[in-house]
Amino acid sequence: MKTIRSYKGCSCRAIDPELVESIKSEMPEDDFFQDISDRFRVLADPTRLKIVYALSLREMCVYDIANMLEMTQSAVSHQLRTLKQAKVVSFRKNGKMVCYSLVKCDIAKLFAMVSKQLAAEG
Amino acid sequence: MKTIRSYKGCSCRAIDPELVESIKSEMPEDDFFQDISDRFRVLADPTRLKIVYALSLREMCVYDIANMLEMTQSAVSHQLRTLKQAKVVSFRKNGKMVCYSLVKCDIAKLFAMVSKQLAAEG
DNA sequence: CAGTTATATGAACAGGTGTACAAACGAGAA
DNA sequence: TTCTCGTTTGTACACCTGTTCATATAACTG
Repeated sequence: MKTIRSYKGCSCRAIDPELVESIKSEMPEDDFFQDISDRFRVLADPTRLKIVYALSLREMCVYDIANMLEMTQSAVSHQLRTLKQAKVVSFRKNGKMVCYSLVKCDIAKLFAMVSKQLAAEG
Repeated sequence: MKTIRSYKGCSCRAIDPELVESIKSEMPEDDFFQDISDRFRVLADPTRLKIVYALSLREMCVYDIANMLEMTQSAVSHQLRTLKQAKVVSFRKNGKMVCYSLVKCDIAKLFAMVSKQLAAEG
């Protein structure tokens, strides 16, 4: 991300094709934006955020989480699958149970960052 | 976000209601998670990320953006509306044109942060 | 005034997402 | 083995989202 440069209006419909091309050439590939948006989407759901928050407090099994959130165990399992695929959580088998914990990654930092922003705004 | 504490299995179906309550009591209100997920959702779309990126380079009008992204002006306008409501972008009227620019806020930092993470992972 | 240009808005549609229900799986217990 | 418990998975459905098309608005031009 570079700094903002001044820009003197636009010719719009009769825009200079070379200018458009120059801007386009500065843009990363589509995959780049897709990957980043995918990463943000993981945290774009209240249920998943609750799970992430709870797991930041303590390791928990699926049924615990379901009870805490007053949700179906199935729904929680589906969301854990999403978080697992995104490598936000990891798990450890313990007999019949599966204990989930938060992978110490920057996603947790993202959460904390936005949460702090929100608090600052009031 | 507190640090992870060890947790010795769960009693699951016969879980101690007081334990569940104690975890619940440590959880913020629903609105908290809703607000944060809303904020992440704004960046959970490739098109909006492209716009944010482009506007970090230079101020642009709607038609410029549409040309650059090879998208309908209407589609771009709809997305700019979303970004405007989220206070990620601001605008300045210039005759018929409306020039959009990036509000210098932490959302741009989030973008940079995730983008950096992604690059580090390769 | 009418006509054009830049943008915004509303409706409709396809595709995606989160949840509940039901069934299946896997590991212990009897 | 059969049973139960914790979890996973498949399906269905309601809801949400992003785009397109068509129309509306707002500002400049002649």
